[in-house]
Amino acid sequence: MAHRNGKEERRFQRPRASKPSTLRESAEVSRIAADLLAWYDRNARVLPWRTPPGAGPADPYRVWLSEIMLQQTVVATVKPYFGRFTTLWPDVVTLAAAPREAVLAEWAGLGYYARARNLHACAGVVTRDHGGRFPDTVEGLLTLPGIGPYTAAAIAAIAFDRPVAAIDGNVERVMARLHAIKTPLPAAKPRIRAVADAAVPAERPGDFAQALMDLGATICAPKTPRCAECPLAGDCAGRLRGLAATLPRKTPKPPKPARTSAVYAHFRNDGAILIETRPDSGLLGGMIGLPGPDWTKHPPTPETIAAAAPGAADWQRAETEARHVFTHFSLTLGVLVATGPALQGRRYMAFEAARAAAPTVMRKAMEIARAGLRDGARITASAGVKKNTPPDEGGARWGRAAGPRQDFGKL
DNA sequence: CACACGTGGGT
DNA sequence: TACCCAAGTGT
Repeated sequence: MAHRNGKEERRFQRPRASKPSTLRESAEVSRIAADLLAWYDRNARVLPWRTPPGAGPADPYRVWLSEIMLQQTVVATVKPYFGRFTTLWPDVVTLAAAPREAVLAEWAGLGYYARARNLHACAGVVTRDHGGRFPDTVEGLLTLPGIGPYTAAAIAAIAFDRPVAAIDGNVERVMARLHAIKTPLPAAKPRIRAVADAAVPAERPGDFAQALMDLGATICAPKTPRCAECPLAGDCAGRLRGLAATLPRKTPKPPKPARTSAVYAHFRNDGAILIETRPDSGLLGGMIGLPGPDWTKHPPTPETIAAAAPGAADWQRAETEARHVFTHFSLTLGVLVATGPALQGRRYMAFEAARAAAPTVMRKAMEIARAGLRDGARITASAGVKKNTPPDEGGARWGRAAGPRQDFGKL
């Protein structure tokens, strides 16, 4: 068993013995790089956007797509999305030609939706301005939307074999431990940059970049590093000083505020649900959602809620609220439900299609609305919407906590 | 530099 | 349960 996290990762077979030993003898290559590449030859994870160790660069389109999806997102979450995207759009030209809303709908659930907007924009630029080929330098890649310093370096190294350091959270952690850097992040970034740059080998820089990430993901883990299995343990100052698990140090994060609001779920008689497209910028930009008042610190008043109604109907308040935690705040949404003929000037979408295309918080609200509908607008919890649910905060509630459910019957 | 920007899984 | 965290970018 290679890992204790329960998921046995598959490995590329066929270790390559000659390359690492050759590298080890080269004065150009650090012992760190040589040891790490030797480890990678035996332990590289098999991923759909990768080539086996030593096999050379992978398809730049697939490298780019995977790197965008992997921003702040774990491999297991990305895999099914990557599969669907590459089936639908096998190359950058195809992706550029796709309707933006189709791309956003396919991205739904992955989070950080600016990535999807930039992805589509980037595909357009590469197709129209670069003949459908990605720039092969860091500087060139950096000009593209959604590609920052990390991603530019990662694509340059992995897809074009450029000897550059791709510094992400994994690399920061590995370097902080390797060199026992006790300065907290982000202040330590310049020093980490320096040691990471110095570690990049002239040969197999793409494999080196991926090896560092695999090491960070499987061995040099954030909480409990498995130093006993680490190919760099002998050179790790953090381990030698008993500091590995405590590095890198970070400045503490401020607490998350709570916000509260409501959403309207109107079901047309055929079961379709009323949706709207959110403004293109900001939270959940460009994604579909349910209408409702702004999300505020204090619960909206009945008047504010009424003013945000998409139309007149017998609105019933579902008993369950939709709860969701974003990066910088937690949210509680009351769900108002009604059924009837189409409301004037509003857009409807088949329920299943709407749920599929909606961001997670809106999926939760839709599920609750449908469950309420099924049980006559007074139901309890709906199954399958438990994830990412914040604690029951003592205050900041409206409706029952403020009194009877009076004002929501007829709006 | 600080903050906005999602989500799901691990501990 | 509550908090941490993950292959960051844009402003």
